[in-house]
Amino acid sequence: MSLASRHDSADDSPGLLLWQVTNRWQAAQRTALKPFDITHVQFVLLATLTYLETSGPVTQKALADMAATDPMMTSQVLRTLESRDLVHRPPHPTDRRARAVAVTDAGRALANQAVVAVEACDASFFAVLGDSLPAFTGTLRTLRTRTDGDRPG
Amino acid sequence: MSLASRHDSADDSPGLLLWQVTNRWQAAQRTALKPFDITHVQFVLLATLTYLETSGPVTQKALADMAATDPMMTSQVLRTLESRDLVHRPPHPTDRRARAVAVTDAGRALANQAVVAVEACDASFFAVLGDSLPAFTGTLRTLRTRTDGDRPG
DNA sequence: GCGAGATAGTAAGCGCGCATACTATCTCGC
DNA sequence: GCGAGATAGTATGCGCGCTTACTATCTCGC
Repeated sequence: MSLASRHDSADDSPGLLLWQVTNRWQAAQRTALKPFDITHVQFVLLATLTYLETSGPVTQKALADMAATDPMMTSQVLRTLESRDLVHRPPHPTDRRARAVAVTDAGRALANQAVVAVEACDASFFAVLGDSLPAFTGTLRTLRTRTDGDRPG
Repeated sequence: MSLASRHDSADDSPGLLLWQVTNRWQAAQRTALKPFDITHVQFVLLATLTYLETSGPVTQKALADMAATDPMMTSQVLRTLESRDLVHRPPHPTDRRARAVAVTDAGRALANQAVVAVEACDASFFAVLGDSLPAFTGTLRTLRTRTDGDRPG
């Protein structure tokens, strides 16, 4: 069985489609966030942190777990955000290994503005699905849950 | 409206789900392709090229269009594949700007082995969807088609 | 206490994905 | 021919996503 039989126009498998659609979604997010000069990941961490920090000190690991991002990448992105004074990372009050990440006033303001653009972008991107959006979201949730076993629990 | 209202467990929007599921799919692909020591993108280009080259000389641009990959990235990945003797890139016979990319025997052999692992990986990843896989694929295709306007046509 | 293992974070490096800028060549109007 | 614009490809740089290796600190059994 050769490779050729798999292709009609280089876009058959659900995995390839998933990849291509996600690339386009990220491009849309990039466009929407351009006025704020932050990336999609930077926005997600900023927004998640804004939500999390209402209930006490947040470590980088806790933030990475909540946002489902890689801890190493999270560390790097937070340092980038810190260099722009959107977050600060003082020592954690009780764990000297950790840092208590917190969003600054500027970071909170930027996040609250950016979230409007991001939600509009998302709504526009998925508008074509209409009533089938909930089913699509449910399917994605199933896929994410099903493959949770890969993660360190 | 604050950011906090958007979150139940940092995973509400379809876009975020899409992103997370794609990351997990890529991780699965990475694992499946590890024995062959190539990445997902390298495999896709190799497989697409294997399919395309049966009908004449293939430029890097044509390959990038077919695989829906970025031309700059495609150029870089092809040079990586060339350094491993999986493809070669002689001058194009009629267009002196271009190269006639072709897969080597080693590249073709590797692709034909890897495609089995990739297909098994895909089948396993999406197995949980059962009968709803066609609907999911159709939805993805809709999203990709709907956002085609962003691309240079 | 105290030593072994677990955990939070950093450092360095690789490949993808994209943006900008550039060279070389092709194409088309004249 | 020949000059203007389009096109194929490369170079450079940045941020994501992950891997491996490392330090500092915490936790738990003894």
